[in-house]
Amino acid sequence: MSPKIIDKEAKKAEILQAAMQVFSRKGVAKTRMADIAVAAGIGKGTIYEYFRSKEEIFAAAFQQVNQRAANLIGQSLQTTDDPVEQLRLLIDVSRQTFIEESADFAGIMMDFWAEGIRNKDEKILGTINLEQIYTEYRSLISGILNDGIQKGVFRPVDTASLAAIIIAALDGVMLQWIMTPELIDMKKITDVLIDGLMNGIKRSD
Amino acid sequence: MSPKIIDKEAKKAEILQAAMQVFSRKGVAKTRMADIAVAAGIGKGTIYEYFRSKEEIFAAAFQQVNQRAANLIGQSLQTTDDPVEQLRLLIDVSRQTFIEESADFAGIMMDFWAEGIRNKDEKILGTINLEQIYTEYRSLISGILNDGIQKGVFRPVDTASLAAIIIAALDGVMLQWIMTPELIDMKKITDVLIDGLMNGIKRSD
Amino acid sequence: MSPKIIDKEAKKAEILQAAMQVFSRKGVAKTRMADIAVAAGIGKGTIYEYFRSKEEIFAAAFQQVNQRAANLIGQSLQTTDDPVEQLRLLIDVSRQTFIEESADFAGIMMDFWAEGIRNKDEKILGTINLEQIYTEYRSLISGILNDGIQKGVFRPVDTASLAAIIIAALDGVMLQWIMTPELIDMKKITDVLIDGLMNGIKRSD
Amino acid sequence: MSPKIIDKEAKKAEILQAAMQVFSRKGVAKTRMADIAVAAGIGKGTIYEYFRSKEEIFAAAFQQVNQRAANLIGQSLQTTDDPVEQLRLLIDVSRQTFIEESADFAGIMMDFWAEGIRNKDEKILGTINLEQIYTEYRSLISGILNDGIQKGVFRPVDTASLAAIIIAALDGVMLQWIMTPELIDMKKITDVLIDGLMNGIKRSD
DNA sequence: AATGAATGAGGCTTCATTCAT
DNA sequence: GATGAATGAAGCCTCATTCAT
Repeated sequence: MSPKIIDKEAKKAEILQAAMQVFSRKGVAKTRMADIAVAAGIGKGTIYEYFRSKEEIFAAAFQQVNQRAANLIGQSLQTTDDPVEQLRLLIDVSRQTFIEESADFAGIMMDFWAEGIRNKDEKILGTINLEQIYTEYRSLISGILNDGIQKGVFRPVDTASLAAIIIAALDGVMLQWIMTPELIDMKKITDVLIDGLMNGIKRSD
Repeated sequence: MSPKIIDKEAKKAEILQAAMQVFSRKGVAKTRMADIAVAAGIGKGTIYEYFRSKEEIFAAAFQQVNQRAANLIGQSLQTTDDPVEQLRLLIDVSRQTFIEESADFAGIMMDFWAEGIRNKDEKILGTINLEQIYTEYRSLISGILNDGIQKGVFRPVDTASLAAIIIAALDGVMLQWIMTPELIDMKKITDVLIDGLMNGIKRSD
Repeated sequence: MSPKIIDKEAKKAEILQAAMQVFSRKGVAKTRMADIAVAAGIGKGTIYEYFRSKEEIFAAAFQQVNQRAANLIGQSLQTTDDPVEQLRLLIDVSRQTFIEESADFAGIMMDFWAEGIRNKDEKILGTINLEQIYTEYRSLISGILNDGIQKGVFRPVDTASLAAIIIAALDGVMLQWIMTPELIDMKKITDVLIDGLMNGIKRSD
Repeated sequence: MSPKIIDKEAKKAEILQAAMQVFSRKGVAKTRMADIAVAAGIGKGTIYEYFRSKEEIFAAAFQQVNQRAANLIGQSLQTTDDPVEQLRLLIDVSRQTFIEESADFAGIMMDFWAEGIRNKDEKILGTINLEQIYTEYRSLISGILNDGIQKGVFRPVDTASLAAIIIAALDGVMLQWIMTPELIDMKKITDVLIDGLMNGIKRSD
């Protein structure tokens, strides 16, 4: 708790923040350490006082985004027991966290995905392990769905598959929003998603 | 129309094919021209007889994938007038085209997306223009939905938003399948997607 | 035997030659890849077509010098069976090989020694293993000495130690010659060494 | 003469001591200022309160080793007038000083030599001047030899050359001992050196 | 047309040195 | 005086691209 530690951590966070913005704007591959340094308002060499390599910065960014999202989602789900409401919340919080709030570095998600996919085989799972993250995410959602089915509010659907689809839809929406934010009204879309999800699109007649 | 031209085109296609496989496996950024040459079984310099640069190869790959998908989807939709059936077909063909058939280079989609997103601002090559592609794709789907609503088979939903969601779900499913193919049964999932889309998950009581 | 292989090997040798001259003049640590490139009259990147790293160049230089010396010494010893003569030859050939002929890169020996010493613990023995080289060298000399003792031409001395000393003297002479070539008449000194070695300096009275 | 000055000198000596150990272990080129700071148990910046640069530390180390050796040899030679005994002493003291006692930083000699050799041309600092040191060393030994010849205890040999050889043998022995200390019994070897030097190896018949 | 040897711009990273605290 | 965070020059190496064969 010495002031130095606080400073160090704060500065590390600052650099990470700057790096994420540059990553988001230029893509990880085309981001130069010099870009990060400029964005952080420090010297090139200073980065290496806080991160061992460019890759480590990338991993840290990955961790941070996922940690943050997981925390927020986890918290929000504890505010109610109603599966319908939980599903709404999960979708809403995901939207807010991943997308609207994090607008600045949403673009970085592409590189997370790209790298996470490739890392599957080769690299250290510890740092960038999308598989685990998505598995947990799916469990969370299928849990809600199962709960809802048991409570009789949901039809008996294939919860595992539907969980995957819901995540897919969210990721996909984000993807489109990243590409064409001006064409995608996130709030409206997620509302429609929730409505569609609940009621389907076919006339129930 | 001389045989040489045919040869040239054939060889260009071969190189492109090889490039896409390497792109998919290693990612565009980490793919070396040498890798492509080896994969194509030719010399490094020969690539430049057919493509002006690495970027051009990438753009060509992008074009090819999208062209192919658009053609297949367009064709399949002409086989029926039933909006429900068209929606099914669109989802099914997308699954097959983008995913199952193209398993080998599905990974490349990540880079298409990533690059497509970034290109938005910097250099609108006209070659990699995701915005346009997705806009067309959305039009296609919302057309089906509007048609369905008009014909009374669909509830009056926000078709623009729902079109976006359907695309989102498809992209997202592909994303997850790329990440964890062993956990995602594409056929089942798209079936559930279609079912969920049509009927919703809530008990209609 | 294709011309390409010959060219490649020849060019590799050229680069090695250039590198050794620069190593000798500036020391390995202060030698820049750019220096080697200039000395070899090629581009910086071209070096990497033939060597994987600066360290590999250094190892190759090491190998070459030792291989060459070992060959020459081995050959010369086969020209006679007389231990006295063999000892003379060994000293003479060592002088010529290591020193006079190789004047240009004698300075590099310092770095061989320095690196060889340090490598003892840490690194791959395969490339720079002074221990083995000197052990073999000692065996060779003590073999001659033992032979001479058995044949009655040498006093019964501690051959292992004397072998070490002879090598030491040769290395040390080289060391001094490297430092002050103008003060050291190599031929005279090795003659005195041989004479001193044979007869001692004390008056035999 | 204030206590502070004494402290300063003491601390400077401590740092030098630490530096020499690290130099010996890792080699000068690969020694980082940070390594020295850690070894000395001080902050990196503190080193610069006592030395202007890394090079200055190296020069100081060089000076210290040579000064110390020169003093010890000079002292020991004054204990007798017998040239034979003086030669024995010189060899013994050299062995003890340079080698056994200084085991820890014997490795640094390599860098002294290497740097000393290179400095010859480029920058005669006056600090690292091997030429002068060896010239004095040779004078000392040839003086003993001449004295011995004059006194009739040595055969009339080429004293200048033999002096060079003796130094060479000592340096070379040290070199080998640095490389393979477990194979070299320094005491035995220098004894054999003295014996061989005095009596030669040939049977005097 | 095909090749691959050659190239050098440019990237990441290291580390001696400075300087504010 | 002591410190270590900050710095940027400089090094090694990669790789897209060129071009002589």
